[in-house]
Amino acid sequence: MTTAVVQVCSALGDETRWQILQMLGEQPRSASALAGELPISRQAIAQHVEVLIGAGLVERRRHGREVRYVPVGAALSAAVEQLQAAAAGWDRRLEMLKRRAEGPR
Amino acid sequence: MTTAVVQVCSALGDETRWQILQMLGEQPRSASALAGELPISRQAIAQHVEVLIGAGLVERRRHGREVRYVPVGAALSAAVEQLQAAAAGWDRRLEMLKRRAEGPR
DNA sequence: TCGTTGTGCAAGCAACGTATTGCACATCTG
DNA sequence: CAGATGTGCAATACGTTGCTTGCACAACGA
Repeated sequence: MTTAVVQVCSALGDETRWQILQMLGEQPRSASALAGELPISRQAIAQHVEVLIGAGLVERRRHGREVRYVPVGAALSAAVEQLQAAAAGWDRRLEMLKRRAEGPR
Repeated sequence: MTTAVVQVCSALGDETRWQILQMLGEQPRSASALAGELPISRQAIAQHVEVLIGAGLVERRRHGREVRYVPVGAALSAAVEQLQAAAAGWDRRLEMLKRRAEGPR
C-alpha cells in the first residue's frame, strides 16, 4: 500500500493533471468538455481524471448522460497537513543538530 | 518549463524518495549511508536524491570526502502554500456555484 | 604507500505511465 | 425513429523512470 501523501503527490506531479484539476476548480465539467479545451484526447483525460479520483482529489457526478468531475478539498488538505508536519519535524530536528554543532566551539 | 508545485509533487510522488527525505530529516547522511539502510543500490539512491535536489527539497554538503544530504524546508513550504491557495480558491468558487444552484428552488 | 571507503559517470534493461485509436453502448433531441 | 453526443472498455505504441552493473578516480587511514 502506498502512503496517502505519496499518492496525492504522485497524482499532482503531472503537468496535465495539475492543469485539469485547476480547470475543474474553476468550473466542474465533463471529460468531453475538457477534451475540447486541451490538446489531448478525451480518453487520455479520462485516465488522468481516474488517477485524480484514485487519490481522492476529484469526485464524479452524473448529470443525465454526462459525468461532471468536481475537485474535493479534503484529500488535498490532509496531504498538505502531513507535509507540513513532516517539514516542521525536520526543522526542529535540524535546528537541534545545528545548535549542537555550533555549541562546542 | 514545469511549474514548481508540479516539480515538487513529482519528486515527492515516489515511495522511495519520500522515505529518503524522511530519513534525511531524521539525520542528514550520505548516499552510501542510505544505501546501507535501504534495499536498493547506492546509485539508485543517488538518482533519487538528484531528483529531490532538482526540486529544491534537498541540499548537498561536502564533509571531507563524503557528501551529506540535508532537507530544505523552503521549497516544500512554498509548494504547500500554493496548494493551499489553489484549494482555497476552489472551495470559494464551488461554494458560490453551489449556492447559485440551490437558491432558485 | 597501499588498501579501504566514498563518489561520479555511463550503458543497459525491465516496468510503468502517457497518449492514441477503434469500437460498442447509452442517452438526449429533432 | 434516427442522428448526434457523451461515455466505457480494450489493445497498442512509445517515451520515461527506476534500478542495476561496471569501471574509474579521489581521499582518508594504517
